[in-house]
Amino acid sequence: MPEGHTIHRLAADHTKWFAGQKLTALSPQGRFAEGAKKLSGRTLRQVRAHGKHLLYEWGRSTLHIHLGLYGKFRKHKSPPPEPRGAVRLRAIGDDFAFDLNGPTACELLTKAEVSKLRDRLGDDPLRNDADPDRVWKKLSSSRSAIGQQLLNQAVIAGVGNVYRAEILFLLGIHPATKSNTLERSEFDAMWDLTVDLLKIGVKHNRIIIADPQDVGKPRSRMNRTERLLVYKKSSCGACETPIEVSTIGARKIYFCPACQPERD
DNA sequence: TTGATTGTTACCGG
DNA sequence: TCCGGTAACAATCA
Repeated sequence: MPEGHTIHRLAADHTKWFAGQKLTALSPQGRFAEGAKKLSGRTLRQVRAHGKHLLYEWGRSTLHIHLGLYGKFRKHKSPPPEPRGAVRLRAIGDDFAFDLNGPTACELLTKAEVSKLRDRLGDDPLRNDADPDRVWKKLSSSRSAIGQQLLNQAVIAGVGNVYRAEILFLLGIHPATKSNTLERSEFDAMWDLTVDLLKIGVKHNRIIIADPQDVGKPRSRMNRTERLLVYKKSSCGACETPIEVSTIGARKIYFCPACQPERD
């Protein structure tokens, strides 16, 4: 479900709703009981995001949450209703509460563990401390496909399967292109585009690639691909060539063979 | 009921 | 060391 835009939006929202408050933390299903006990009654200072990782600075502890493919927060008004499903963590604030279901990570980290996490993550285009030169160095010294590297969180943190397809389409780059064959100018365009798209995603809490004028008003909130250009599309909006699907990095990649020609 | 999924890690072999 | 492939795990919905 979430790419970097969702995570940064969550960090901002949770900071807004809960920072400065002493929260009641519970683990209704008992799977995070000990950690929740430690957090309960402590003040949440701030929630930060790095790539797809959330770091809750909570009292003197840092709570690390990664939603994985299925993780979900549900927001409630305080007091919250009965928990739905396997709630791993429930936090109750003055006005709002949240439930967390299905994360791949929900754990308290020491300072050392937090910096270890930081060290294994690449630069995050949404963070002020991001350094595109470091990303360029990694890309230009790797022979693996750019479609693979865009999903590699150790290289660039926050891009997921939808953004990688859309970014490569907008730049006209075939996903199998070896990343060390890219020109620096192509990388610069890729970085700038990624920053722009992710920022739009944070603002609207949704991945938006296509210009609204080209697509018209959204017909239904259910149609998730309406603002996309290639991801899960059957034909290219620019040239009508059938969109191809292959697998790179164990995930499906969608691309237009005409607009994104293979290189030598 | 089945299959797919906006993710990640560990492990193995070349 | 680098790189690709595979399995495992999570929860929800069409």
